[in-house]
Amino acid sequence: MYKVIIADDHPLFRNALKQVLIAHKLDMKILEASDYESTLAELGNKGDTDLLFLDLNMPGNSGLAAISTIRAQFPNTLIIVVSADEQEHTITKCVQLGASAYIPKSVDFTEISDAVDAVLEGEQWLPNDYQLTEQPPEQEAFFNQLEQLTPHQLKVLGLMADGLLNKQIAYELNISESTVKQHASAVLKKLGVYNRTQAGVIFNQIMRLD
Amino acid sequence: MYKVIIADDHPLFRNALKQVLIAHKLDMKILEASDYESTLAELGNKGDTDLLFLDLNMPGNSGLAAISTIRAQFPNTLIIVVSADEQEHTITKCVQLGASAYIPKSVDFTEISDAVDAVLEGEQWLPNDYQLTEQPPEQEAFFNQLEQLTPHQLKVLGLMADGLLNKQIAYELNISESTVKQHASAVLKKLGVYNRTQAGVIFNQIMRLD
DNA sequence: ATGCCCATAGTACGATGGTACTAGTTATTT
DNA sequence: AAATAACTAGTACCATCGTACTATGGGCAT
Repeated sequence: MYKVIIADDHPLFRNALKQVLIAHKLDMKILEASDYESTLAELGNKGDTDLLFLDLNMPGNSGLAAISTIRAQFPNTLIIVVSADEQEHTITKCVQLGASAYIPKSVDFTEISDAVDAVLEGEQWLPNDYQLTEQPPEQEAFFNQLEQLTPHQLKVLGLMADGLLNKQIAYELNISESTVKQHASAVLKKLGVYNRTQAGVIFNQIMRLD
Repeated sequence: MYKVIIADDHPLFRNALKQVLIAHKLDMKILEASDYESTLAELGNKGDTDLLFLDLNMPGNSGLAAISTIRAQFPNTLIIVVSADEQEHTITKCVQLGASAYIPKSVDFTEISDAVDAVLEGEQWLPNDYQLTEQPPEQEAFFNQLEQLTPHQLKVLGLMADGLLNKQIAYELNISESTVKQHASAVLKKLGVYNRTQAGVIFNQIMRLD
């Protein structure tokens, strides 16, 4: 019995996808979420989530960062990115950030079953006509470094990259400024940069949708 | 008698372009540069430069920032961007940063004459099949704010966006740290941001080639 | 000539950043 | 039971940031 979450702000698409999954042979408990916050809440509920269909353009979701955040916080959940965006380098970024599959919204629904099967068997699934874009080596290194960050360090990095002060980050996360500094220092060290400006620039270059 | 500079690191292309210009009816003094530094040096030499053919991928040239820098420092020079990159949003950025024309390297050489004529008459020239991408309004505002910056403020912003300390910027530009701080404060004020991290992120989002 | 903008530089000062250290809690692993 | 890792929080300390103020000189316009 698989626990599956469909996270997409488009009700019609959620329903369509749900029908595809119901028609699929496997037993699934299908849950839905229409924004980023409730997606995280659902992921945190009882029982590991096996499969997450994630729309990149959801309310409250700042682009690709969601993939990293979820991967860090729920390492056992397989992520299938669903998006209207079909630029190759967007797909490449998703994969490198840990997505198991990328389904453009334009694909035929029969293909989605194939994708689910592949992902549940631990494989990757990508559109047929797609070939991986090669990445600049310094970005390659950065993806590895991102995976070294703990969930809280990732959050702090995200807020730093928005230009927030340590004090503001502390308020956002309900922790002390001292704790924020610990996380910030750890982030800079792991990323191999010397200050938060460099960290912010790199983070935004990777996480932004063009 | 027009002063024209061809700035491109590809000697074959420089020659080809030179032939086109020589065949052109107008009298031109044609100079060449193969890297960003010597381009700036040539621009600074005696007499205003009328026309600059600028390759976006030259040694020492950090992408689109060159356009802003040159526009700020030599407002009387018309810029024709020459690039192998043909992504629409790259072209749009170039135009908004003040380029008078954008010539993909793939265009027929006969078209270049047309482009030169149009630009010298104060018009814009763009590839035929190109239509301007609409920009997010916040980027639109940022382009206006960029034009408010003085040449030195622009340089300081560029170095801030690379994560350099004020002290390092001072060393790079051979000015005192106090002066750097004046420029930095002016930049933050003009851009409407509260710290250098925000400035760096915005600057890099605009100036980076994807 | 007067004013205005730009660049320069200095001083001063409070806020913020970043590191180092210690230390307690919780959860997970061995 | 012990070790490890992550999160928390505090203190301390110095570096850096950012602003405000004053001041000088050069270029440019009315």
